[in-house]
Amino acid sequence: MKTYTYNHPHPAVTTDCVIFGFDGEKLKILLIERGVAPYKGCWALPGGFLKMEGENKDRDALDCAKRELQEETGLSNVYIEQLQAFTASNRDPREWVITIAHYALVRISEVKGGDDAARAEWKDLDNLPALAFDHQQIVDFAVKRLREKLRFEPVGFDLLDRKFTMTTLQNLYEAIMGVKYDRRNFSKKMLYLGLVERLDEKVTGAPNKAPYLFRFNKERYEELKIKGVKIDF
Amino acid sequence: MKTYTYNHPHPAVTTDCVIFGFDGEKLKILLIERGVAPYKGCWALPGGFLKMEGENKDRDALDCAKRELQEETGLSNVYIEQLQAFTASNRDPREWVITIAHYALVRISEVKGGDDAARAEWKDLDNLPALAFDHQQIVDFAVKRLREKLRFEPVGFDLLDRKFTMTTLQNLYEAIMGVKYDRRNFSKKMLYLGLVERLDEKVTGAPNKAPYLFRFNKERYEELKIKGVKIDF
DNA sequence: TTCCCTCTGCGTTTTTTTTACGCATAAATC
DNA sequence: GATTTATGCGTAAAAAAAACGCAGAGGGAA
Repeated sequence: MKTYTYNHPHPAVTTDCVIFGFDGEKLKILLIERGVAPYKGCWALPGGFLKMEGENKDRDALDCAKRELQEETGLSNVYIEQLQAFTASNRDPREWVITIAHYALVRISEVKGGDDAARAEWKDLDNLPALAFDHQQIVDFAVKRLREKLRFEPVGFDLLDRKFTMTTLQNLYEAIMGVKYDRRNFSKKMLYLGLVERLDEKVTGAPNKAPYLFRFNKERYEELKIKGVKIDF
Repeated sequence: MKTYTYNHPHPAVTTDCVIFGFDGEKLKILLIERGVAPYKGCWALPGGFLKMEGENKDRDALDCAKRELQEETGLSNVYIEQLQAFTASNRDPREWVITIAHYALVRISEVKGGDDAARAEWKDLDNLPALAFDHQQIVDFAVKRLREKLRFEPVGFDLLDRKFTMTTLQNLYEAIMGVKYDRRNFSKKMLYLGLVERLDEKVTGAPNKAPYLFRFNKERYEELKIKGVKIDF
């Protein structure tokens, strides 16, 4: 068996990814049921070791996280960003394993089971099973970061389908921020900022007035981002 | 020579720290002139390898960064936080070296030369020398983070002396955010929020009306932080 | 001393943004 | 056709932000 020798001790390095999705009502994350020790049978974030050699080795941690994400969801062009490293020396019982945590925003509807789909499952964020390692801590951190991000960027771009109702968008905001907004003021602000534009389509089927569909205005969003506007409630 | 052997390749791991200081006018960071290759003679962020063994080995990356900070500034109870990991496989010519970047806020007046002070120097943030490795990128990232932080927390707590004038506080805000505020509105808001309180002391010496001194109200600050108030302009 | 320059402290007014809430209406159910 | 439910559009009050006026202290210069 090939071995690798250094003059100083080196920690192992993995990446993990908190993959957020939204089903129209609740915020969810994609978890994997571990098939091997440690924490066998526990649910865990998708992740794996940094690939430092071989044909398609990783050039950096983001590369590695994207590879894991692709394997698990089949998606390759999604929003993904590094959270931070989790480095406690005892976080893995085997050896000192540093993990570089990331988070991604995906459309649940676009996710197809990955290479080993059988063990991947969307779980409600507000009702997670016990997680392996320090993954609960990572998830908490990711939620905190997502909330901060939402104050400056409409993350709905990446979590919602192209067309959506105003109520769905508001549900998303409320699910992420954990608070309630006034329906009329929410709509007014979204429209006023120009972030969403109304389509001439409506959704029927529900026992109420048929709501319009909306879509994001990417140009307007880029414009606001440069100006540094806060998209805040 | 002792060696360390693994079944998979492991990257080396360091921590680096962007140490911010404020001299009343400009934002500064503490840099070290490198005495050894690579980048010998270049300026670099204080940092070093994760200590994985020995008597006082690090328990995590933060531990390591604090140790470096203490060595360089003599300070041990300062604000320090992880930024994120920088992981490009080619960022160090020697081998794959991941660095976990941190940033710290210190009072320049409290910093005494560290163990190897001769090579440490405060540099104006807006006029940095060429930096080693990807350290310029790390600094840029740290500034970005500091700006975000300032929107929700009065970082002056950690960067200013206990007593300061309103103008000094405003200078700090302007130095960090890179914009100008109206003097009267700035003061009004700070006082209105209750974050600072006026003392009965004034500063004489300058050819103008003697300004009052102020100090932070820590209790009020904690109160606002829990309520999630944005301290924003 | 007196004039002058600078920056401070304490205002006011205007504009913009946020918050609170009223009400008629369309779609489905009974 | 009546009822229920959530939608679309609107207004008024409250709060926050932005713009700006002005007298005054403290030192320097004539």
